[in-house]
Amino acid sequence: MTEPRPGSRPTLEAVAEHAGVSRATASRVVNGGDGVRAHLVDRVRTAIRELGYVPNPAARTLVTRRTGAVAVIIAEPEVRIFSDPFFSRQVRGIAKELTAHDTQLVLLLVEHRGDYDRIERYLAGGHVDGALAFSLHTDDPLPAITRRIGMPTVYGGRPGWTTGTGKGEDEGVVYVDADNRGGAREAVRYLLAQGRRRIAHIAGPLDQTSAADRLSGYRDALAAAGPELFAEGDFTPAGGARAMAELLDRDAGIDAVFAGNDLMATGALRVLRESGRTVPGDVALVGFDDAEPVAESADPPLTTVRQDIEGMGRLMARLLMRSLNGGPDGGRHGRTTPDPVITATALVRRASA
Amino acid sequence: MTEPRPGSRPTLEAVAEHAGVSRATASRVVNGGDGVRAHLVDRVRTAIRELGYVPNPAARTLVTRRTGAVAVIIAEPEVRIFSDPFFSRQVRGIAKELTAHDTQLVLLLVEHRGDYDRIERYLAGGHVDGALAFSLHTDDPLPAITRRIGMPTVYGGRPGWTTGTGKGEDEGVVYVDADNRGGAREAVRYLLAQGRRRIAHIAGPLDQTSAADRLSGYRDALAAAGPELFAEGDFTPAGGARAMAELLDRDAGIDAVFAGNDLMATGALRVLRESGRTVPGDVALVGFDDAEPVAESADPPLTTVRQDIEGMGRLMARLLMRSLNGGPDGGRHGRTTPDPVITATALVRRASA
DNA sequence: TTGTACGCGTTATCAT
DNA sequence: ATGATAACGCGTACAA
Repeated sequence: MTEPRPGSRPTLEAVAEHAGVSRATASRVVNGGDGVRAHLVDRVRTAIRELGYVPNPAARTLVTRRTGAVAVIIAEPEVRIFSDPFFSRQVRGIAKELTAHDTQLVLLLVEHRGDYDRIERYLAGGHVDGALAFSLHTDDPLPAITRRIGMPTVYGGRPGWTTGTGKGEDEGVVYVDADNRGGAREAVRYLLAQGRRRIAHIAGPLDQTSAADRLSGYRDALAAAGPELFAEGDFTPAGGARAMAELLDRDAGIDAVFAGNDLMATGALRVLRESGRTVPGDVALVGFDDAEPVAESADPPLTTVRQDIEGMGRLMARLLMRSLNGGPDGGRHGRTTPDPVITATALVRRASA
Repeated sequence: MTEPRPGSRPTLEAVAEHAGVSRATASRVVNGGDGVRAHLVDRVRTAIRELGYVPNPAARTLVTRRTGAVAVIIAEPEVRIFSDPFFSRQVRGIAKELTAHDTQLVLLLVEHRGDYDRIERYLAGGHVDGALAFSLHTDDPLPAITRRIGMPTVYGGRPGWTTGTGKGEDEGVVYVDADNRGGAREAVRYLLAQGRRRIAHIAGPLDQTSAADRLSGYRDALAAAGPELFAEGDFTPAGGARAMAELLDRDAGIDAVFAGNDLMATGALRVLRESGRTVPGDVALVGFDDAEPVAESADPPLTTVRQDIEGMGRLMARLLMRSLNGGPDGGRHGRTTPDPVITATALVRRASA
């Protein structure tokens, strides 16, 4: 048993010598061992074990030009990152999928506008092979950056500058999003089916596509059934409360509310109760997200539109890996850019509507 | 203006040539430019700009043996990661501090016991310079790993195998923790000062030091004032509800509850209300964490013990950077291992007690 | 102050 | 199937 010298780690060279082969052969064994006679493979493998050899990723990256890491870029104001488990779940989905592909996750948090310089330097530096980015606003500088330096990128949530049609500006933009419009439509139709007639909507910040798309779905469903009535919130409980108060002010006869997310729904819930109304007796309430534990532990528990957040994360990572590895044909066409993916939502019936 | 050839990036060599200096000089300028004549510095700087040069981190790592990245290891069961904003906040604090030190954050999520092999390979591979790890349980394999491969590590929360005395087994273990015991003591003393006499405690999982330390604080404060009465929860609303029900079962005369965290407090709140009791009228309730938005948006808003979670994250990162950079003396003693740090807590008075 | 030259550990090309 | 050997891009003794 050769003890590895403390401080300096054994190199491939050392392994080769220990196994009595050339460095080239040792390298081949480390990378799968194709085309190496079986007994040599064994010799090298035991040498690796005995020496405790671990490949040096920097040396490997230097020559292969691949890092085995991708960046996850989160550019969301504090308030949402903290109060919304959305990100944790999506990141978890991403992490699982990346792990399955032996790829590391480098987290890049964007606080200020000026941070984008740092991000650009980092991406341009070749620290990572690709990027995953979340919920971009219309004027976000990130797409220009990733395009300029040619970094394969998959977006979480439809980016603000796209139309959702898949044509024109959208060309080649890869993203994963929930069916916000369809889910909202289903929620409002459900309220209509319950006999509700004055259905208001508390929208999220309309510069976010998720909020805009949910508003669209609300309008789709309401089109024939009555005049629209909505106020803009900010995806927080406080914002939901403000919007709810405003709506009641504008129309005291509201008998149902579709909130753009569960957090705003809880704020609305409080205001409704304070106004003396019962839920769902006087006013039915539906949220969006099925956020843990908010939706279930609300009083009453929220009826809401669930989206498979973790699944969306996995999907984002999978699409990126596919781009990086050149698609299912094994890379014959070089890098592939898959189409956007819209994942299904499902209405979860609880007590609030 | 020389356009950089698409596909292959300019190297330091190219910059040197463009500026009419040697590669060594160009390298010096890239790394601060000490000891290089001013006009040469300028020449190199413009060359860098004109060529769009960005250093290759792999090449740099290969020779310096530093990666400029640290691992953040989170080994917590799903339930808590999702429902508790604790991690997001702490990670955010870490991210801020690391950014200030031009250091990247590699996120390592541990799902299964078997994942530790992967983690060990990763850490041993030299992908990162150091590690930050969270809330280890008593039998966590991570400390053995980091010790075996000599990876500088700072823990978030007192690790389970330490005693908190700083002696013996604790020797050289660096961690950052809130003053859980002191905070709990203050909470219970506050309840006593309010005239409460039958004060129960809903503890977290006692294999976590934060839960155990808060229980100790509860006992400290109660010692003289009455018999102890506690049940173990799991840091979730559902667990808090179960514990509360059990406590009421054991003693219907409870007039105050100190919950081990805010999420359990909300569960307790629900059970108290369902039992016909008012809060804080019949039963006063104090939580722990000052979790956003749970504590503030509870009904009534929770009186709770605040800990500066983001600050703890920053502190963890700072301690690690200090170890890596060899301490304030500039590294003359090689790597330094600072002492553990206990951060202060503060009682936040709201409506529940 | 500046330049020369070597080495970091690996993969890939080309002989053999 | 295996082995020399040339990159990969950079930092840094050491020399000048």
